[in-house]
Amino acid sequence: MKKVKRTTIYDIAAKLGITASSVSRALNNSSQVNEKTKELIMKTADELNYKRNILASNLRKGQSKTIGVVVPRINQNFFSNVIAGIEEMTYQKGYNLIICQSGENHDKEIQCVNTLINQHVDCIIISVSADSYDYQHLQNVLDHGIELIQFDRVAEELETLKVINDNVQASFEAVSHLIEGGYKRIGLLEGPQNLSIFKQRKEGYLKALQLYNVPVIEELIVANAWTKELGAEGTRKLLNLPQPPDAIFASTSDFSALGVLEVANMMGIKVPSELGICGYANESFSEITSPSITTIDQFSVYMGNTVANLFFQETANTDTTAKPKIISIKPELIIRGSTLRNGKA
Amino acid sequence: MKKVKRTTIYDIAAKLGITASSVSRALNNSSQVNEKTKELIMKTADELNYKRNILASNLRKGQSKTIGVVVPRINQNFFSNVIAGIEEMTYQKGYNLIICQSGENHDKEIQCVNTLINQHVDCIIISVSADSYDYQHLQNVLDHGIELIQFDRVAEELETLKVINDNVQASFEAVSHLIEGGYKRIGLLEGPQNLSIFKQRKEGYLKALQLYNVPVIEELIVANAWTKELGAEGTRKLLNLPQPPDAIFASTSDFSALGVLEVANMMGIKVPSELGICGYANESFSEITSPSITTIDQFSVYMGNTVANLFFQETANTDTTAKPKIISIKPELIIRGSTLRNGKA
DNA sequence: TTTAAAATTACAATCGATTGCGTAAAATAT
DNA sequence: ATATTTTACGCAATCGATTGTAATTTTAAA
Repeated sequence: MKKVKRTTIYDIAAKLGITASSVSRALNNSSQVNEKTKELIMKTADELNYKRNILASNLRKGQSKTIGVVVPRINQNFFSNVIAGIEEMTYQKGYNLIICQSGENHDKEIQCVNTLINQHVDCIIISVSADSYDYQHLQNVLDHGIELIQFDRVAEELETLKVINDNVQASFEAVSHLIEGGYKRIGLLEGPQNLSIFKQRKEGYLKALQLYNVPVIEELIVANAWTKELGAEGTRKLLNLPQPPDAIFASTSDFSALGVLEVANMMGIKVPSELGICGYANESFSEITSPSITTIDQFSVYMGNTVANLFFQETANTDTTAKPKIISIKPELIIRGSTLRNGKA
Repeated sequence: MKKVKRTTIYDIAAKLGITASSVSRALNNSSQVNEKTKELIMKTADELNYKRNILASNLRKGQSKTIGVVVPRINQNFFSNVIAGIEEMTYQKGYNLIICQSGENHDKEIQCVNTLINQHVDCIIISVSADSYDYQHLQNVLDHGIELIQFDRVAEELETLKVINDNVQASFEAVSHLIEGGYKRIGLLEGPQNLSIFKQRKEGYLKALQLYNVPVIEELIVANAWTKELGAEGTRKLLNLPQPPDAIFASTSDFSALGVLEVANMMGIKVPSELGICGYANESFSEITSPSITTIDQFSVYMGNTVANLFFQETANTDTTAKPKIISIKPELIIRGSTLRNGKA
């Protein structure tokens, strides 16, 4: 591709025998320039196919009008939805989005964040990777005066803006639903407990058991079962216990719930009559398995909207004394076939 | 967020009593600067937490090291996979990705493209929206000397780099598979014919019928059935015909195939014995419906890799006489339960 | 018509990094 | 010790847009 000399405000100015500053002002619709010349400038800009060089503009203005997003995986339903939601809002405001994926890897996450700092983005939106153990790189973002917003998977100890799901409440409702449905021995597939979201989901599980006076049975809790395969493995272990569970809450994701379902099918265990299953995240497939899987919808696109709006509010807000906001979105329990036995809810 | 004055090469220079130019050269590892001072500069840069201002750098160098991507929807499996694939490659090379979604809307697509031109991106990667009718905006990209790569949904008349699927071949294989399985009246759910991908899929369908001497029956071809709902609607129409089809090729997507499956279930028509179903795109859910849906895998992540690599090759390539490359990826037919009757393939 | 006020436009510095060119200092050769 | 080549660094222009201030023109008031 040959490089084309692109027209600048100087080209326009030269053509009209005026100064670049007037051109700049005209293009920014300043009141300091005469209507007629303004029109003239606009017309010639158009004729010369002028496009403002954002690099120069932003350099001068000391901003980038760019927001960086770091997620574990772009092509994961939840995250791609959140990103879509962010994009909707930022696009309207003329902001650009730089997307990075950390691949659930701490080092790559650090790299991504540093790249974004280099880019002088105005804000970094991040959902930390599963194996992140320290948060020096995030502190570094703040030290550079860059707005930092965490969503979903957040480092709680860091005082930043956060948009989270009320995982405790959602899990509580899910497990309550199971108990009310008559399930008595409820297994839990839990995720890496260094991620607060998984800790919270466990908390909700325990809370529900406690409220209904259901004893907590340690052997029904399987650690680190957060993929379909690990979920299946954990399920096999659970169902082979002398006293197997009669329901499993796959708190990590619908993928692990799917693993549960497949193992149950393979072992000839009927869902939901002999085993209730509840997943998390309302992945599109959860609706079309048979039976369909009860799950929790996180309103992911809306979450993206919220994150973006939070940034815009914050930049508009000059009050620096305000504490960092935390917005909690209440997820919704979607009750489906996998937990509906005897036709009762 | 209070603005922090960020350290520049001048700060480093001042601290060391040297010139900014030396600092710049040192940071770029130029051989023109003494090893010792280079080390010293590096150390101070680190101490002062210096991050290069990419805006300034790129402005000076006349490049942006940024690639723009425009897709109809970010949160659609195929596209998010392609984007993930693009990101993998571009990240390695230190390029940034700006992602936009056109929302299947021609005007928004034009806006997106213009925004990216404004950004002075080095390359625009696009999959055009369904209702795009003219391509002036894409021509405009080329006129600005910006590399343009189209993928999947491409405007054929535009001479640009393209990465496509061999839709004809894939559809041909899918329909051949149906015919060989003994299906005799094969319905087609087709997509908007202004998109070449859908035209090609129809072409493959017709080609297979012709090869096997199966007559083409116009009433078995349903136009514009490219969502789950439209697919369901079309299916209802087809199955209520005096002579209904015994198989349906949902060439638009697995979503419409899912619509077919649901209607069949509702009408008590057995799949695959009474009705064969083939979808397109290998969405994750296609594997877990019952029966699972035969479909076509497009290697979407790989497609993203290919697109990105094509860009890097092209920029490395100084030969301007070469014709724009078109890379065709051969999709793979994934045979599953929905087309396997009597246990025969 | 003169003068003050208001509206336009020009000038020049600035944002931060890069780079061609020039020169001083150091290293090597004579 | 002097001449020549290298090496290392400084100077200053540049990328394109923005903006405070100064200069000029226009308009309105006296």
